[in-house]
Amino acid sequence: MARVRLKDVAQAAGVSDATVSLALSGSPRISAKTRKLIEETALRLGYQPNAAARALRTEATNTLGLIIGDVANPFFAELAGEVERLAVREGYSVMLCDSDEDSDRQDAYLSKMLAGSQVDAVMLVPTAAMTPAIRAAGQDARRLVLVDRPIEVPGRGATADYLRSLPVVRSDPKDALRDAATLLAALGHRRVGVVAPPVNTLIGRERRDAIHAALTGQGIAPTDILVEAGDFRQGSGERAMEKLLDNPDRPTAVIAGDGPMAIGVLKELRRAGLRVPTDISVIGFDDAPWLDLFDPPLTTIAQPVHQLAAATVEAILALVRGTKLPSPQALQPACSLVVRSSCGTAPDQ
Amino acid sequence: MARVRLKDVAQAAGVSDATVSLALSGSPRISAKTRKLIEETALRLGYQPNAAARALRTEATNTLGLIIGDVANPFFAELAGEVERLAVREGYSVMLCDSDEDSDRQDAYLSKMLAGSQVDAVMLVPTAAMTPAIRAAGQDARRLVLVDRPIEVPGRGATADYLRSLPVVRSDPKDALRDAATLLAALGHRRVGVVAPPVNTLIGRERRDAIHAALTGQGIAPTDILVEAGDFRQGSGERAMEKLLDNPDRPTAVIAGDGPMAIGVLKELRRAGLRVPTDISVIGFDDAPWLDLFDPPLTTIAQPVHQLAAATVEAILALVRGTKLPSPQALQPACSLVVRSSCGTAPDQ
DNA sequence: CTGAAAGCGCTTACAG
DNA sequence: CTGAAAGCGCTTACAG
Repeated sequence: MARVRLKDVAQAAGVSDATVSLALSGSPRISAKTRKLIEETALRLGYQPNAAARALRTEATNTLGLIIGDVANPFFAELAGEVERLAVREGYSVMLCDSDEDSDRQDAYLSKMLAGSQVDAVMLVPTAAMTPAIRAAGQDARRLVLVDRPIEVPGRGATADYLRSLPVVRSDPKDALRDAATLLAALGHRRVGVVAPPVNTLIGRERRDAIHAALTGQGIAPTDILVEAGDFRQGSGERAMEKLLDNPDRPTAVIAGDGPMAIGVLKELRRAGLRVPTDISVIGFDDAPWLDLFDPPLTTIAQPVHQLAAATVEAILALVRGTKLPSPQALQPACSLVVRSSCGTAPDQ
Repeated sequence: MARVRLKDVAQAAGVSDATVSLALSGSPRISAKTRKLIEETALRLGYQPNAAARALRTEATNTLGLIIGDVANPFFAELAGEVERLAVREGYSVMLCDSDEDSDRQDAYLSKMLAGSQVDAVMLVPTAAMTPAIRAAGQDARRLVLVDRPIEVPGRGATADYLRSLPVVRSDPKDALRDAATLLAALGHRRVGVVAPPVNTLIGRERRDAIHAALTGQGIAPTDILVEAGDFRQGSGERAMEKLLDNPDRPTAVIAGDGPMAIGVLKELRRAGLRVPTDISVIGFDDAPWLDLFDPPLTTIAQPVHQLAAATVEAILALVRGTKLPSPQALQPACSLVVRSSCGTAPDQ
């Protein structure tokens, strides 16, 4: 059976195409009687508007793009699920892309979706700093919201200004970090390892600075904060932890920069035969329903996934509809420290 | 800056629209020289074809739909990631939807995507049995591949026949289940609990039958196999385990039907104060990088996610391109038992 | 309150 | 080897 088009509905209802279009879009110009007839006919024939035709005509696709770094990371998976759910509630579909933390793949997606008019706007978790496709999006004043990681926009001019004006949605770990540092200090830890996001990214530097501030705020010396950079993936967490352990005066506690790296840290510790928290304390990043089944249950800095998703969708719809952006606070919901059992008293050196 | 259209490229290159279209699609009718000129011009202007216009004209969107039950389930998240990666390699985008295990939501997505020509075909993890939108897809001979869960197609006629002819991609747990039953029997377990998928679904019954067969094959009496149905979610795993524990003669081992339900089982056990595997042995379903960090590391039936994703993409592209479907074996790759430490000797009753 | 007509940006027979 | 023209299925001024 062929697809039923608007024309078929019009014919069956004995009215013109325009009337059907107007009626189905709820225009007040159509009489209640005609509208009812048309709605029933459309339902009976199983009419579903052709998305391509509508998009071509209206220049709006009613679909949003979402580019994340790694779907296998439960944080992104959960975020994507929430974003999708909220977007659908507003009448939008979402096209999900996984950049696999690769700038080139990210750029390919970005230009295909944006310049090719596949979507109305995109929500992007940038892999790193500025890239050609992000710059191009700025040049064409495309709709973009940055999620989870801010980027550094170098230079001046309209493009840079535009890019800098784009909303950035991400969690604020400051309070949670303060709580984490307080916990660690109270437990007697004086030397802390940090498995940080890439140091050549803004987020990497920010995160590192925030951790530094929290730790030094608790009287820990800057020289006693050992930072190893990872790349957001599990393997890098293992390697970073390995390096931290190589240190002659190794840390008695570690803070991981994201979920997969925390897993990597834990795996490396197990491989090295160290017990958590007896030999070393660990604080992870991102929460998950299974973290309390870990041995030991993992203390972690939980991101407010739901609020992040809500702010992201709100921000992108504001861009698309030209309405007001969420407040700066809404764009940056706070993380919280979930205390379980992976932190213990610092072992005597 | 306005979007650059095909017309702009044509004008800049001094040729007609048709020539540009032909050249960029690699038609041999265009001379090498003209093609080169056009390609350079397109690149210089940053031309990206408008997806909607192309879709309207060609009736092909080059995007595929993927409807899963729950992105927060790491198995689906990983599967979605792999599917997307493979699809992109073949020139397709994927639109991801989360039915949240709700038939109505699933149906809304299905008809919007399929009837509305948003995608060329959809990969569907059905929430349950037949639904109106699936039937409609069968009536219109829409392209569909079923993933992870088969459905029962009742009745006769062209629609039913068509639906029954659609490819179904899912893993075969038989061998892994046999290994699991052997392991349990060798450990002295004679009474086994099963937290199964919904019993009113085909997959639920199949899974239960397969477990029965494996267990009885090891000499366990059918009356010693206690089945409690869940709904694929963590909460149902907790409730099912609770019921299993209520049994006066409770099982000494449990097999969970999917990842979230396995988490639920473990949580309920912990709440009940039972130690794994001393008091009770547990076998989960689906693998994840963090399962060996559990207390105790979880023995599980691992699905071949990569092969599943590959078969799914291959099958859907075969449908779209009209080429040959993967072989039945490829559509049903085998699961394997990953032995860790959650199974131990059966406690004396 | 409703209809006829134009046009969104492509692709593809059809001419030449 | 290249161009002029039609048309995919909608929406939206413009008439009436």
